[in-house]
Amino acid sequence: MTPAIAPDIAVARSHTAKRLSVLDAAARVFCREGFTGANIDLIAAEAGVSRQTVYNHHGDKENLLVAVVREITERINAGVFETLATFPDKPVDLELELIEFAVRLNQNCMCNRDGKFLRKLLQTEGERYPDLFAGWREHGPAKTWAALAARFARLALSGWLDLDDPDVAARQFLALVNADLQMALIFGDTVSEEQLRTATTNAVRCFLRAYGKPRPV
Amino acid sequence: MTPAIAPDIAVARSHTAKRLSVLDAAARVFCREGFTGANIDLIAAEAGVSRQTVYNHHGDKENLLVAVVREITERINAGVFETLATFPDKPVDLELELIEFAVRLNQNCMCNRDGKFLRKLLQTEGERYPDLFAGWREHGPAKTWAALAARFARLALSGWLDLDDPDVAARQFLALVNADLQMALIFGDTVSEEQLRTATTNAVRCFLRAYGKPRPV
DNA sequence: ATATTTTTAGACAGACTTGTCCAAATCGTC
DNA sequence: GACGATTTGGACAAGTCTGTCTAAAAATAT
Repeated sequence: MTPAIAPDIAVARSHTAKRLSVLDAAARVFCREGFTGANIDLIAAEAGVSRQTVYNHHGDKENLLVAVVREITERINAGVFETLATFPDKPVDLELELIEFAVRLNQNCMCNRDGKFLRKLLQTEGERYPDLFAGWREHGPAKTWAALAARFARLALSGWLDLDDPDVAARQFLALVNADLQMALIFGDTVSEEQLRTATTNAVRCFLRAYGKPRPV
Repeated sequence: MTPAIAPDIAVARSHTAKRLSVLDAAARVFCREGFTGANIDLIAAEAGVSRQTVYNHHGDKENLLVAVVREITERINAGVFETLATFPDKPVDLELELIEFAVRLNQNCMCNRDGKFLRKLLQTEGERYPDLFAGWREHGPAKTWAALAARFARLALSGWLDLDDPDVAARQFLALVNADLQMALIFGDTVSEEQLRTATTNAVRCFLRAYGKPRPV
């Protein structure tokens, strides 16, 4: 049994393990030091791997950055998609459920490690390597906004919200949700669960004051 | 006449001119390349000055970064203060005047060169040199928020707004005003006058839907 | 016109990086 | 135990960058 694939799998596993370890360390170091300041020796050391292995896996330093960005954007997109699926389409207590949803959004997409990495890499290398993030830029936020806008539009149809422009409302929702977290996000501070809850509560209350309607029958 | 001060003034002028030229070029290069990636030769060339002059004026590369950050934060603070003074304390048409105010805020503080530089430097070097921005962090946003909150509180007292927490409202106002500009700001794109106007209009409309009251007598 | 300060260009040592090469060691499979 | 692939540590050349030093040039004040 498992006549010819077992070796490949085993090899692939250790291979992949090291590959991921390198990507992980590279993400950390690139974010801390920036692309120019990142040191391949340091990345290798943090990955628990020899420098030659880094070169074996990814070739170039620039190539390594590309791989890191691809990895992170994929994970981020997956997280966003997954969280969007938990939107309260048929709410009972809209305020409460929107707060829960926004908390999830922040935890899974903005405040976690990947979110921090993407934000920082975007900021530090976005202008120098525009191609790197072109894909994310086009498919990432635009799709998120559109998906969220569609949900809000449906809530408006079922009488929960009073919206002029669902797209604008979606962007405003996201902006409000981050209003109290801006500083922490910029400085890389960790946000406590409680901070996140009150920030999100403030945001949803404001959003519903602007666009909410009394509970429909 | 001008017996003993004239020389000092003249020297100071050229001295200061070169000093500013260096700071300006350094700000550009630091923002483009990050601290580690910034090249003193390049800064000198962009400033139209010899490298030795850079060292004469600011000593260290790290020292130069400190000087740049100090310069920019001072200019930003001045701009914020100046713009806050134009807040519509006694509005006639609140929506219109808040929009005008928010447009000024964005143009003078967020979307101009200094705003872009501060944001980027903060993002790229904020974690590595926390002391650098400690002063700004403490006195910058906190003061802005407080000042804006005080204005909103006064509007609430005079019957224009219905606020629970003026501080939260102030942060939300700023967040809303930037909602549609996020992507452009991150990628360093220039925002057109028209983009800025519609973004700001959307923001103020939402803010007033949440917190506005019919015009008081 | 002269004296003083500032600026300039270039050379320089020391340190650090990247990317390559190679022989020895390690690992998992047959 | 033997085999093939992968990993390792170290050495290496080529390049870059910082910060210092020097003597000449330019600018400025008296």
